[in-house]
Amino acid sequence: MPTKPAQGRRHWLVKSEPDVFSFDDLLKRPDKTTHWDGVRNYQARNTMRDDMKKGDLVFFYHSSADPTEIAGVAEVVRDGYPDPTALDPKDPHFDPKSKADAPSWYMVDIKAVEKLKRPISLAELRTMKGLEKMTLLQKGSRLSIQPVTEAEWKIVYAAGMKG
DNA sequence: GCCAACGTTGGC
DNA sequence: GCCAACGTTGGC
Repeated sequence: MPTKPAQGRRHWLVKSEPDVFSFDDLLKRPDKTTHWDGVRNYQARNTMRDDMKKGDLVFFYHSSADPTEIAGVAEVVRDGYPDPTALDPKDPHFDPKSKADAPSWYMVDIKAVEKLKRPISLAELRTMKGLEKMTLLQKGSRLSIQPVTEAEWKIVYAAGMKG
C-alpha cells in the first residue's frame, strides 16, 4: 500500500504514560504497531472513528512522566474500527453499555515511524514560538487524542530532529 | 501527594 | 434539563 502523499496527511498527538506503554515499547512491538485501545472519552472516540486516517502522522507524547515530553513520531496504519476491549467483561476497559452491533468505542492502529533525535519536553514546547495555540498547551487540556496543525507539526518536528 | 480542570452520572 | 457529586487526568 503506497504511503499517503504528504499533502493529504493530517496530524495528531496521542498521550501515553510511559510506565504503562512508552514509545520504546511501540518500537519493540511486532511490526512496531499497536491497537490504540482503551480510550473512553467521547471526543477522542470521535476523532479516532471519524478523522484519523491511514497515513496521518502522530506525535507520541509521554504524560505523567519526568519530564513529560514528545518522544517520537508514529503513523496511523488503520482507520478507526470498533474497540473489542469494550465488549470483554474481563478487560479493565469493559463497558457494559457497549454492544457488539452498536459499538460505543473505537480505536485505530498506529505504527512507530521514528524516535525524535531529541525529545521535546512540555516545558520547552511552552517556550517555542508558534505553538501558543497548540491544544496540548491550553490550560486544562486533558484530551488524550488531539489535533496538531501542520504549522505546529513542522515547528516541533524540526526541533526534535535537529539533534 | 495535591489539586485544578474536566467529563460523566444520576437525582430531582 | 439542571446541576451537585463524583471520578479521572495529569502537571506540578
